[in-house]
Amino acid sequence: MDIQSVAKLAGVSTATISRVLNDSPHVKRSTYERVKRLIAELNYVPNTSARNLRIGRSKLLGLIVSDVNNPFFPELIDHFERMAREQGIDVIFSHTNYDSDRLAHCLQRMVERNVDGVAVCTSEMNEEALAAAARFSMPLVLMNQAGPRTPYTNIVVDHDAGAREAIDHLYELGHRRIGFISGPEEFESTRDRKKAFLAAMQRRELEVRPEWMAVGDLHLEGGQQAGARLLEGRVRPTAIFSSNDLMAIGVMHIAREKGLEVPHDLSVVGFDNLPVCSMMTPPLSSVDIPRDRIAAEAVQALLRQSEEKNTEKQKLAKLRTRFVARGSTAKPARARRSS
Amino acid sequence: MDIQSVAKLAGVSTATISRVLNDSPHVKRSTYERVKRLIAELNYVPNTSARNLRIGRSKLLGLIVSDVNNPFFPELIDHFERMAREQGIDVIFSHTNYDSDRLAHCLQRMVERNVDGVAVCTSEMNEEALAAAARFSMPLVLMNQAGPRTPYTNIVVDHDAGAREAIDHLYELGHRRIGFISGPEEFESTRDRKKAFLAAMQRRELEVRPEWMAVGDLHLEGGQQAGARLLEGRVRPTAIFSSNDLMAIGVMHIAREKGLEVPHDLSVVGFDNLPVCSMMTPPLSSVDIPRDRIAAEAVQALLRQSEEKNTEKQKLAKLRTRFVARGSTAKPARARRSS
DNA sequence: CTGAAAGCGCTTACAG
DNA sequence: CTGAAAGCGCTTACAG
Repeated sequence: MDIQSVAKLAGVSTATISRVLNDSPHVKRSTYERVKRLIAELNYVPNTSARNLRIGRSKLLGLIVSDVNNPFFPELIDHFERMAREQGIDVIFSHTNYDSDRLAHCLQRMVERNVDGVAVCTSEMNEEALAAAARFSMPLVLMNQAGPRTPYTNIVVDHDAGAREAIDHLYELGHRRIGFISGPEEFESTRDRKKAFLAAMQRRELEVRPEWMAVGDLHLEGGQQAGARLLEGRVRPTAIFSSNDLMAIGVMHIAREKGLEVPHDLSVVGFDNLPVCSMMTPPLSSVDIPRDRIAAEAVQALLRQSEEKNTEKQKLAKLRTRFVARGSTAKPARARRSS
Repeated sequence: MDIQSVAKLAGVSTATISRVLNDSPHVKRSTYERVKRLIAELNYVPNTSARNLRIGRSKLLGLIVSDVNNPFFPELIDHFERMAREQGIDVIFSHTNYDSDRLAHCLQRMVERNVDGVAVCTSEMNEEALAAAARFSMPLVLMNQAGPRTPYTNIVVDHDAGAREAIDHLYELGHRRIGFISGPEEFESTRDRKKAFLAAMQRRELEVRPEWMAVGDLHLEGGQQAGARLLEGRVRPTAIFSSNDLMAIGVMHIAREKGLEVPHDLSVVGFDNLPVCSMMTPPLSSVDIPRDRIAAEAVQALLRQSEEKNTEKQKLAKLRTRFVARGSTAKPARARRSS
């Protein structure tokens, strides 16, 4: 069933069918309704490839992330797809598995599909591949990833407010010895979170001891190792703030191993506010990253660029984080046992 | 840059360019290489819409799930996309948010996109929408969802082996009083898991008391409530087997609230083996559902149907589950405290 | 308000 | 091994 057959059966030209399909205002009311009914009766579905070939757009947005299994992403994907759908746009989804060659591949295929834009949220980067895609004047948006110097539109998160709220929360509970686990220095977001932590500590005039600072690999194991290091000192922190949830969970594991009870012997705070936070026993307090806003801004920016045929970098406001208190933080009641 | 321009620059016809693009064997070696080089130089990327319009296929597979945020799905999506990519196929992803009207919508859009097939993994169903899609002779595969009576190809999981291994594991640890939390009776998979549990219990000649059985909503909260009920009896179970991980986690929460330590006061076993299992403290023992195999079979079945233009139901072997022991199960050491 | 016709960028049967 | 040409199913500027 194609537009030809419908036209023949309706006794009009394909142009009219097309106009009805696209809700053009220049169709007589009665014709419109008659055709509409016929289309429904015939179960006719227009061919998107033909349509896209003709109009030169695909009504398709690409979304590339490092890893669906990383629990940071599903919510992002969810909201991205939801936003796109509301605009009648489908989403082609792909992941790189942290391989920058695969990022190049993914981008290439997005170009072939003639997508109206691509949002990228990966920890690995491939400037060359991005540049290649940009050369096809494909709208491109990065999400919370690259440094501020990137030539592409970038959705950035301001980590300050959340970290400040977290430190204030711990401070008010009575914590003075607060440890911190950061991620690898090469990530912009890692540096940013560390800066946010330091600023919040300074604001409260809290001491930042080198032996209360550690670096982890952003995974659970790294959190275990870093946590072990922080807890082996003579004077140990009564609370540990981790720059992501996975490592905070690692800290909970190592605490349990060492016979420390969270939160009474040790308070733990994460960063990201993954869904898993509320599943932990006790539930993990964490700094929320507004993944819904990130997705919304990305879709909007992409569509704007695509409609205005303007793939220049857009300057967007930073998104704010916010602290969510749960069961993993409490007064440092049995802190005395800790030295 | 289109195939015309490339042809002109190469001094050949578009047919030859097309043949090179598609690695046709009927091109002289030297021509092939010259054109290949030129294509690379020009950064020419063929237009997929035009290609698909011509060949009548889209090289696109649809994937519809209920909810990306449900941690069961990411791994499935991951493997599905990986398998498809290996065949040079992209994946359009969509989710229904447990709304069967949205399932209809999603399927409709897949038809419009002219996808080569759709895999559906949702708890809600919409027979009418599936039938409508099937009428367009669109290959359709259900994943681990509908009953055996469905007219569509269905990837089914056999829950027996995993449940048997789990019960055997508990039995060998010394557990005799084993409680069970099932999901809502209307789900095929729920009934199947319960049957697997009962068979495994009977095999070991273990007593199944009504007060050790409960029904939950498959979410964490339902697990808490069901767990609370199982633990309030005079003679309480020393181990609880939940028919999904989320409810098992709920049991861990309620145990903690009641001052019971997992695993010493209560062993807990889940079903699904979500990534979150290994994050819990203690890590949750669980029955693994082979999500990678489900995805692989789905992609294969879809491509087979699509190539053979045969959208008839395929009879596939059931996939096997397997028990994974972790820290949430141990000897019922302090079981005496429990009566 | 409607139609005839061109054309989007490919692929492929046919002919040579 | 290669090319001329038809055609996939739409949309749209143009003419009426």
